[in-house]
Amino acid sequence: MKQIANQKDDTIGAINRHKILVAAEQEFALHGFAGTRVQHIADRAELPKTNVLYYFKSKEGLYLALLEDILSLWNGQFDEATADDDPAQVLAKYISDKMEISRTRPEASKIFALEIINGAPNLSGFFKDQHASWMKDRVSVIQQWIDAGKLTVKDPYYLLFNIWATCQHYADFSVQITELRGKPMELADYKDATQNLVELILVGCGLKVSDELTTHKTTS
Amino acid sequence: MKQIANQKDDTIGAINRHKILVAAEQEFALHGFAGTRVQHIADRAELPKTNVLYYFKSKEGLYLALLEDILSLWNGQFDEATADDDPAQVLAKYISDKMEISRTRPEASKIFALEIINGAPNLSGFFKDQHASWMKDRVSVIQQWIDAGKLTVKDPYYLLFNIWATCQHYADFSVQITELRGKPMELADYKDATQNLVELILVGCGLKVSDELTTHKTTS
DNA sequence: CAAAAACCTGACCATATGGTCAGGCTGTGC
DNA sequence: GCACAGCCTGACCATATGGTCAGGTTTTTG
Repeated sequence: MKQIANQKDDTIGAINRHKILVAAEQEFALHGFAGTRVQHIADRAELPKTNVLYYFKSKEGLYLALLEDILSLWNGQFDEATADDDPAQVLAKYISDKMEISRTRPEASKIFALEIINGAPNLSGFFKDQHASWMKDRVSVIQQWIDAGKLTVKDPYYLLFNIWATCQHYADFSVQITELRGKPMELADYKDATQNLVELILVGCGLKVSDELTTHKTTS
Repeated sequence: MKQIANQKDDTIGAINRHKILVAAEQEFALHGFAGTRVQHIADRAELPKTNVLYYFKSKEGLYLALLEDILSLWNGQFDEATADDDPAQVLAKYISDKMEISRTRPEASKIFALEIINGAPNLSGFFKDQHASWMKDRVSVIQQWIDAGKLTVKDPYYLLFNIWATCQHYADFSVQITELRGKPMELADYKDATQNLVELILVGCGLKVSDELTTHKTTS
């Protein structure tokens, strides 16, 4: 079962808040902030509109609460790697983690994408700072790998951008992908896509691909 | 100067239509369809709102006209390549063409992205069919390269998805990229990014990268 | 130069939508 | 069993916004 907020307790309030967030994620992903109707969120959550406004003071309040939830997804990956670690292992893991998010939380990815495309009007300075600082650290690690001759790629920034781009594409552009493939991406397809992508990136960086790297947890 | 519609003549109508389309592209890219105000488009085009509605029957009509313009950008690239061509050459050209679009027409890319993320509610069946048929052809060519052992990559679909993803990312996520780099992407940065990307993809596909491939027209 | 066509726009309107509020319900601790 | 806090909601409203329209001006055309 999907789990958006940390469902601390089972009070009626917590349950309803959770139902609303789940519904809101669908609606916002599909229609953007401006295009989303509070009424539709309420319908999807099977609650009266007024009740939605009772828990979240306003449409914007609800959106911000949801966004915060989503941003927390971006944490906890690739964070602890150091220059001593094996780049092939670390990058393969990072890519498959990102692909796993695209598979299991496509709406979250879409909402984040919409937010960025529209100029990130709701991303707090705090998040931006935190993100920038994370980036600086990761770039530094990758740069050390490059300096050590472990990667043939030239610029850490572009490498990270390219990884994000490819992984998120499977969530954000799922409609186009389904249309062109003629069928939606199943679990097995994601496994293939991930393996293909890991190989493309690693080989493209001048790394060796060992078999174990392409095997990863894909539990739902 | 930017050129959206084929500015056939210089009648006042054509000029105004053009001004409106340029303004609309900015607004729709920044706020999405639902979030865009006709009044804002008018302000940006320095025309009264009523005048905008005079040329385009409705907000939706304007949006559809703009979308058609944008879709035409997607044509004419990589189209005529055959299995006999050199994959390295063809792919390098395709990637740098796509990057060039991201650099020069970022708003167009964003509007397309918004459209797809939201489930492509306005893309005509005609466009989808045309796109699917283009895809089928291109996949077939790439598959022949794979069968001939020219590419080590396994699946043509994923290769194309990955190329699109990376190229479009530079337009769609420009805000994030600027934020993290601390400065916007200049022409020279695009040149670097393109070269990095071409190498990553080609090497990742098991192709050789010759110097001439990484040199491309970047005229504004 | 006249008539037709294209262009222009201020005043106005119908409607959708986010949000308020007053009053009622429910369940839990004491 | 009552007080109190959290929960609930139908009725209502202010406002923003896409769009209309009638009447005007300018440009083109024969």
